[in-house]
Amino acid sequence: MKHDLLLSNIARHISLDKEETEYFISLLSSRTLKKKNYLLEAGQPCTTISYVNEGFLRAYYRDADDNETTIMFAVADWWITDMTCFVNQTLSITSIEAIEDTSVFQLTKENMERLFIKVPKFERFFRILMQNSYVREQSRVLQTLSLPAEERYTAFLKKYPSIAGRLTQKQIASYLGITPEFLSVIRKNISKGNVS
Amino acid sequence: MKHDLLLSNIARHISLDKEETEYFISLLSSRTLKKKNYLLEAGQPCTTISYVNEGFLRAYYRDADDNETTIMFAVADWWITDMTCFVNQTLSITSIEAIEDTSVFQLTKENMERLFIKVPKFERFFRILMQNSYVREQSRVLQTLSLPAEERYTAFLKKYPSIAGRLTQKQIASYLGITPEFLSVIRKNISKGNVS
DNA sequence: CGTCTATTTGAATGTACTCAAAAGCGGTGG
DNA sequence: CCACCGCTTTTGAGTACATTCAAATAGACG
Repeated sequence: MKHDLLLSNIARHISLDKEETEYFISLLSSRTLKKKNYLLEAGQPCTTISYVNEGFLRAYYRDADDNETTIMFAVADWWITDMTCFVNQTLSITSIEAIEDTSVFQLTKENMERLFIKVPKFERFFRILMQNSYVREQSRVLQTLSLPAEERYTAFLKKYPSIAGRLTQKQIASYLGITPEFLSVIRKNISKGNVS
Repeated sequence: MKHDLLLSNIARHISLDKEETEYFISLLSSRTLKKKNYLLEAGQPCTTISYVNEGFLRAYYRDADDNETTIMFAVADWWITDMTCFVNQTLSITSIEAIEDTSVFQLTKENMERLFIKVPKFERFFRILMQNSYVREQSRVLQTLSLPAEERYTAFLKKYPSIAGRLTQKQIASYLGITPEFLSVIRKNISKGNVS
């Protein structure tokens, strides 16, 4: 019931029997967040990886001048953590906030290792997850380096049409690496150009 | 002998017995490339992932206006492929050229799947490899979006000091997403600032 | 209704690019 | 070994893209 979405996410890559499924679920904890609350704050240790069951999260980095850069968004059926901190067991440099009321299932690093020992198939699952994440980030690097802001914006709208509608322009701008003022100008230019 | 460097790379994450090692090696093929030759050209299918035993490779994307963006460099002990194309079995959009005489060991996608079936430990190995690649790319996205070109350049020198010395400024510029002319200006500014 | 934040607009500025020309450097053939 | 060729690097002028700052407007939420 409660874990249906998560289990179908996993079933896309590996098959679990009843016992494995139950063991996996026993390692999870649930957490709910009201809008504007934090799943993780910069400076804290990041001991878990989270699966979004419902809601909307944003991971961002805030630099010394208070400029925010959005690292990723996560809607339902997405996995999210500060991977750098999760892997290296360091303190987080990013924050993850709920931009809508959200519920997640969390797996700690320790439980993940237990899971790998008891159900090695999960190595495959997370390999595929990491592989897809790598491909996504690499294509984002390429776009960021080779496309001007306007094309990055239209590419973003095209790639994530449903996500874009749930974001403010400020949030989109911080993901594209531009100022909200400039995104406003871009949108004006686009709407001018599109008048037929 | 021949595979020592590769086997020690793998041994950093998983332990193999003699039989597993031999099976793994039996799945590999070798390839050598003279400087300026291509491991992979845009438009070709990318069926293998390569481990650099010796030499220096550069993966890049060339856009419609002939601008090149360097996706990654790979020196000895690094793995490289066009991961997008390797995973999705599509035609490559990137090219990989040897910028020094290079020798690699290659694993095809089919052999990789055989390896996963016969020696599931390799799922773990590649999970860790993908995970590290993801972390690296994500931090590159963050730097690209939040730092000006001069700071990206100094960060690059600091992170990869030995690699930087083997590259032309044009190659570094294409990795940083700036023009060679502008990198030249940046270097002049830095050397002025550093006069004591 | 009032307050707070997001968005728009514009002027001034800064960062990075384009184009062009000159200088430097490395490799190759005679 | 030297001379030449092609490519890289430097330099500069002009331009384009994007930011900063400020102020006005619009929206969202209690």
